Amino acid sequence: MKVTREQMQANRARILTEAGRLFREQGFDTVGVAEIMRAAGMTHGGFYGHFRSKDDLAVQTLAHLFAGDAPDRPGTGGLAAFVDAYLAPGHRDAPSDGCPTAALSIDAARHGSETKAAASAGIAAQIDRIAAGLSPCPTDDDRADAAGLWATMVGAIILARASDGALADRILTDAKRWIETALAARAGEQL
Amino acid sequence: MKVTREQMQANRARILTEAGRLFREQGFDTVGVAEIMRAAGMTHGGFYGHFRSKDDLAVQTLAHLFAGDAPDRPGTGGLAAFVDAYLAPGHRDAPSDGCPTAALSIDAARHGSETKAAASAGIAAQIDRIAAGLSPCPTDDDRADAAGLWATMVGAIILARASDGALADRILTDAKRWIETALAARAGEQL
DNA sequence: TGTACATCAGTGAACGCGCGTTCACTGATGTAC
DNA sequence: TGTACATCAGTGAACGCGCGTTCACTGATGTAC
Repeated sequence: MKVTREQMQANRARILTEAGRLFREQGFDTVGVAEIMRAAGMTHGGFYGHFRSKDDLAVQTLAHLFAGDAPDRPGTGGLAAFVDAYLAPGHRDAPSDGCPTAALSIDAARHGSETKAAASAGIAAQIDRIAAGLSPCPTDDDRADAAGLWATMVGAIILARASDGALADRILTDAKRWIETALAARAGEQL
Repeated sequence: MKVTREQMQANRARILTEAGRLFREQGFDTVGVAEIMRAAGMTHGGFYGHFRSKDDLAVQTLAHLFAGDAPDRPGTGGLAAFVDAYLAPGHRDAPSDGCPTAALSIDAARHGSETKAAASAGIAAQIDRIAAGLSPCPTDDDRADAAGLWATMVGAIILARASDGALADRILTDAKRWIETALAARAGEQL
């Protein structure tokens, strides 16, 4: 049964949202088209009216996630608040609502040139955003520091998610301390 | 046809080696049992004489990789040489021979409690090893710094692998600089 | 040391299953008059 | 504004395919004498 044009747009958006959730939780290859469509409240047959293939969905989902506002963005609270919120147990334990880079960058790198390009663009944009948080008018040195800081944050969440028990907590606090040390050294150099 | 007991052990070792290569390259779910056995020079039927299931192989492969000597170990050259070798384009471009944590930690965290436990043990051991590289008699602070350093290294390789063109190179050099800054600050504090 | 035979590692056909994708169909939408 | 009808978004059965796993078989191994 045909649906309204705006209903169709809403359906498409819901497929992208649910794919974003499920892909971040389980990766591209473990989640099936039927499962995504079920989560979006439809049957699998309608999928190909919205996307050319599952691969196409993967690419568009990455673009959608990197354009959205998952907890991978420096907010109004400044850089320190952003680092704190990112390296939090709540974020570690909820990959499906969390940072797409921490959940999907390995998958994206392996899957094909298009998913990799989407991830690459997301990483570049994120480094620029963090650099802007480090300095109102970022230099090349600021961008370099932003890349190092982002690598630490993403690495820490990934390691914490792969760790059991107390180690999973320790990695988050240790990474925060490490970042504070590096940022303090940076501030020291600038004086 | 039956084979020598030592031939059988060699076959089992070859399955683990090839699984280690293929899993690091493509992830657990993309690689099939038949593909692994073909790479090891056998047919798929013999697989279940060596492992209870593909999941069992995943767990044992992780244990094997973390017990091995992939380029994820501080060597005799000291910590600086280790960081340099790890954050090198050669390592970035060859995941199948590279650090198992950078290639498989997201997969291991999602796959089940046993693969996650194997990854967790590998991460804990690595942090201890790096702490030993930071100080001959590591304190809790040394271990905390080691965790931060390891997060930066793993995060940088993962981001570099998901990045295109010049960004893939920049992330490696930026992460090295960031690590040098943090380590210098650490040394400064200790005086 | 040589022979007879039980063992069992590896082979390859076969299994059920779920995957991504296709397609004839349905019925509400939205347009032409 | 009301009616007639072409359009087309979504349905669900069906497709080929490759997956993990099983199993009857083979023939070299290694043991008992």
